Amino acid sequence: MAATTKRGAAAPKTRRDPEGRRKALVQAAADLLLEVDGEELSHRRVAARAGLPLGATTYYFSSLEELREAALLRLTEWMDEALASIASTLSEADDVAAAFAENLHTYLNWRDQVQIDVALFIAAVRRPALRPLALHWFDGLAGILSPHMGPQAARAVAVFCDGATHHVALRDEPLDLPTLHRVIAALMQAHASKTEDLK
Amino acid sequence: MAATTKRGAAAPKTRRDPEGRRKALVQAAADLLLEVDGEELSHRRVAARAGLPLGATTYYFSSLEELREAALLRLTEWMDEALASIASTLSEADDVAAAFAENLHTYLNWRDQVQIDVALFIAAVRRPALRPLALHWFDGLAGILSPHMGPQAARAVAVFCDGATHHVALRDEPLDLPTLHRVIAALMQAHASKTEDLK
Amino acid sequence: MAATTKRGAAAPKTRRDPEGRRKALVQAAADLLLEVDGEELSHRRVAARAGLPLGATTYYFSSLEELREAALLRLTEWMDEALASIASTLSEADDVAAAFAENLHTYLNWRDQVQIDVALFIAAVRRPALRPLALHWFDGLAGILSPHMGPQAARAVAVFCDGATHHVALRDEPLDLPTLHRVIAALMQAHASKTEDLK
Amino acid sequence: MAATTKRGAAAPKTRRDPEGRRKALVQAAADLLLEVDGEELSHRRVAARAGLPLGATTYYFSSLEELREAALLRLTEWMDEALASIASTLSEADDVAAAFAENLHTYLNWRDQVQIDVALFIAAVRRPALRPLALHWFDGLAGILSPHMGPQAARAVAVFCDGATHHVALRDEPLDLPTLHRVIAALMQAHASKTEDLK
DNA sequence: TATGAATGAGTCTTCATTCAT
DNA sequence: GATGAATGAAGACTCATTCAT
Repeated sequence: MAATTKRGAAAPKTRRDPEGRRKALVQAAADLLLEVDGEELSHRRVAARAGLPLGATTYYFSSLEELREAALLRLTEWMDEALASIASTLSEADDVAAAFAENLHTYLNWRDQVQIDVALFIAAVRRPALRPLALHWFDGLAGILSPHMGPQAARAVAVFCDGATHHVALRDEPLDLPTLHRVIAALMQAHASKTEDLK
Repeated sequence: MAATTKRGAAAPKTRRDPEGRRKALVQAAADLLLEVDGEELSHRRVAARAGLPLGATTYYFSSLEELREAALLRLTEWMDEALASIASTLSEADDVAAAFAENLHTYLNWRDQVQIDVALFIAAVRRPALRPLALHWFDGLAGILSPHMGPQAARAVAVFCDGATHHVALRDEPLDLPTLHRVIAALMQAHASKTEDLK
Repeated sequence: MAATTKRGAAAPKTRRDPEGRRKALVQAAADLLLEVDGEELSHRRVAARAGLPLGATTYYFSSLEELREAALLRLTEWMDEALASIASTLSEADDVAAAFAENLHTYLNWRDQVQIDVALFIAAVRRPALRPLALHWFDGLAGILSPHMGPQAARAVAVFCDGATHHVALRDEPLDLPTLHRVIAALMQAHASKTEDLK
Repeated sequence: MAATTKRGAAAPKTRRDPEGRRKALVQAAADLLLEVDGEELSHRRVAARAGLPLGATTYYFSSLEELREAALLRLTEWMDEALASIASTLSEADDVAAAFAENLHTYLNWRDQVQIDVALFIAAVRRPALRPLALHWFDGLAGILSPHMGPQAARAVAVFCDGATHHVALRDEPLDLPTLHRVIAALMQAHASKTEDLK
């Protein structure tokens, strides 16, 4: 997955390759955003990380904010890959709860994924304009789960996933697989039978 | 609750009132931290918000980081009040799931509470030293729930709460009460009967 | 010798002992001046070092400059002790050159003495008003040597001593005793017989 | 010699002349360092002296320390010119002692040269990393004298020169030429015949 | 008499952005 | 099309000094 291939090794940035340079900058900015000791983004830092001249950052992006946005967008693309992978797994699974729990467990142990989620969340909280980007993951996940358990359960599970993700960002040790399985199964079941349950 | 009393209206800042000034600064910093379009904390911003001269910020706090920490600590105190209130509600409740769902629902609709949680989370993600502060809420919540549903369920519910909190921070409209109730009940039940359930 | 007795152990600074406090401040400032990694003097640093409240520094000295001056004066007092000791040694010596060389050699290996000289020099170079203080050592030394070798030789030897002192401040390893002896003897002899020598 | 050409008259500082601006800054810093009533170096002071905006100082030098070092290096270059001049004088002289005394006398009457020496010394005393710079003069001088009088005498003479230099920095009136001559001759002779002398 | 509170000026430094080339 | 030069605003922080108490 892109997020993990030797970051810092900037994209092809030969002169006269506007597209490549643009990408290299976005990549560099995205990498910076994932850095745990997250220094704030700055033109200089991005340029240095991308191995490109300072001027390039303002040449390709009219403001730092625009660059940040592009970087966050890049992050959502990485998440899309993860989502796609989850979707295909689920569609072939007999036991959706078990399959998804497994996926989630893997995901939570993957530092990059967690950092992406966190980076998007942080950026979005303080910048309302970026909220759609951060909700991309949530909506995507709910969308994938929905066919397997209905919209309500999907939403509940997605909320739980967010909680688990942010939890591991602070705790380092994620919830264990059995717990994840149990929770997901319970949430699915609860919504499957909700009419009877709560009457 | 303090967090909601006219923010920006600085505390008593009469000259020669060290205690009051210190508090005013902490208050101002805390307020700033809760601001949705949160600019980063800065001496200047805190001073301006507190209606105090710039020098006061460095006179009372030897570094901005120290001031930030004091502000975050202040935030956790507000959370403690919320936790205490939840604890007392639960201890008197017949139906714990229902009672807690109600509490949670109220909480999620209370913008300040949500912002406090978010502010603590953001601060802690980038500053490992502050993680204990951010986990205060999680651990406190789990601690309160535990007697009523066992540690496992408590943990699962707390994780879900975090998810729901961060979700509303981006979505504005929180999960509805019935959903919350259903989820909590399901999580409690799942862990109550886990031995049979997953065999 | 005062300069070496546990510095930092401030003088008796019980309240209601103005003299003691004044001294403690001067002492602390003098110590600070000798510190190799010479941070600049500041009210706060002096107060901290003396274990006295900040206000005391401005209460007893109307400006930092005045405090600095007092500290430098204190330094010259330490030098006076050294001068007195040298004087008495020389007055009892058969071979003045040998005796003084010995003294000088000891002196150059005594870090504090060297630092005092350097501190006075630095202070005086940039502050003409303080030059008399820095010349105190030079004049004192020349005065002591004069009776033994005449004013001209005394002056030459004193100049050489300054050179040797500043040299060791940068080099750490001072000139060896035989060299010192040879130089001093030569300078004495040269001036003793100057009429014949240079005709 | 550069050091004496109208100081304060900044170098060519036309916009878009990086080389010129860099030089102007170094020059300004060097000038400031030589100022008798030397205030500490500061970005603002250097910029003002160079007639350049504040930002220029940090644009060309990543830290004040780096700027200081560049300025001190500049100073050593001036000293090198003096050293070269001395070397060539000596190599053509019949009477080395007389020739060098003459040189030294001229040097001591040249305020800038003295100030350079002092500035290097002061900088080096508090900043061990800069000691090589300050020793440049001493080692250079000893190196030049060595062929004419042997390493030991050269060292002794160089030490004496340092003393004389620092002496004049505080006294304004330097040692007179005859004295210098006598001292140098004596030092040369003492080391020439040291084996017999000290037996 | 003593002292901690108070603050504005000034310290170094970073940086977004503009612009000449 | 590209980029390094350029700079003023702002960042955190230190501090001499004043002053109320």
